[in-house]
Amino acid sequence: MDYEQILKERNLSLTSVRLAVLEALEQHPHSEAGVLFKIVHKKIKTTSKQAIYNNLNMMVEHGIIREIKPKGQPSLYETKVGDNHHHIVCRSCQKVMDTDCHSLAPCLSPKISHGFVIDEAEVTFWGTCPSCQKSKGDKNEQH
Amino acid sequence: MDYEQILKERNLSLTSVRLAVLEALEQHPHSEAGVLFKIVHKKIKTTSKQAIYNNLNMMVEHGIIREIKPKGQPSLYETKVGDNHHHIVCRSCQKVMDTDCHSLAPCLSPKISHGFVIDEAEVTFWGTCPSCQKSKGDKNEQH
DNA sequence: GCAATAAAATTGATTGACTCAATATTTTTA
DNA sequence: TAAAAATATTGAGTCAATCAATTTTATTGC
Repeated sequence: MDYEQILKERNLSLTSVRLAVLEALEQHPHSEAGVLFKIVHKKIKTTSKQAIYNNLNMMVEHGIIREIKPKGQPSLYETKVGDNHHHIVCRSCQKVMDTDCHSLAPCLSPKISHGFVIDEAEVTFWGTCPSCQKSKGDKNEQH
Repeated sequence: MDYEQILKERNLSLTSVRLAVLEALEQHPHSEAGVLFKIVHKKIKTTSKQAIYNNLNMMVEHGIIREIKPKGQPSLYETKVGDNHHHIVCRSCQKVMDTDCHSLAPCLSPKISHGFVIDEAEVTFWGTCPSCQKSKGDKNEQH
């Protein structure tokens, strides 16, 4: 994706750190700030963790990236936005995968809205990923 | 609810702190640990925050209570469990309300499960609550 | 292009939720 | 009611994330 254009469209400064964060995030979706810092740091040796946090927060506010926060993990970020996709998280290894919702409408219309004006449905599916299913099976076989 | 019985059924010790946490949580759903500590502390002056955390974590593991973690807030807890209900969070004031899902099945069957075995669908609706809609309107009128 | 201005990056301190570990106390079991 | 097990208390410590002051970088107007 052309992130330079995306930033320009919103009158946001084009900085090396900002572009490096977006590039890192595109290559490593569902990354936390610390991981992104390490990746960006390889390219830009003078960068700081604070710059990563500032940019992530700012770009979330502008809808350029999305933040998810599964229980027990720090905030994770992704460049995939605007498609109302959801996430599957593994209870064992915390791996996160994207998934489209089977049916969009029900997720956007809660039965009782209590007068709230709803603008987003955030869905997290919890379960066990293939490799953790396998290792669990291995454990049982060891008995 | 008879929490003494719920705890006994699971062979968990009946302690004053534990029962006070459950009572506080029933009266104040979607509370965070710090708030629960304050409530319990009024009744049991010698209690500690650590005891609150230990009990919350332990009871979440045993399925007696449920933990939710909306973005930008610490973990919240509730005694309403086992009914797969969802939550609406206000973007302005962070208020949390319960809601039943309009249609349960789609929420439990993501289109692409990537081989995961899904056991829970956690849904958070984001929006603006009635009173924040109102105060937003007030602001606009002041112009 | 280059100075002036605005925005972002760096640095270091600080917050706040939460955990860890050692000791004391309470609860349960025999 | 004594022994064993579970829980509570205390204080230190961790880690993600934020705040604030200064320096650097990017943008704008000439």
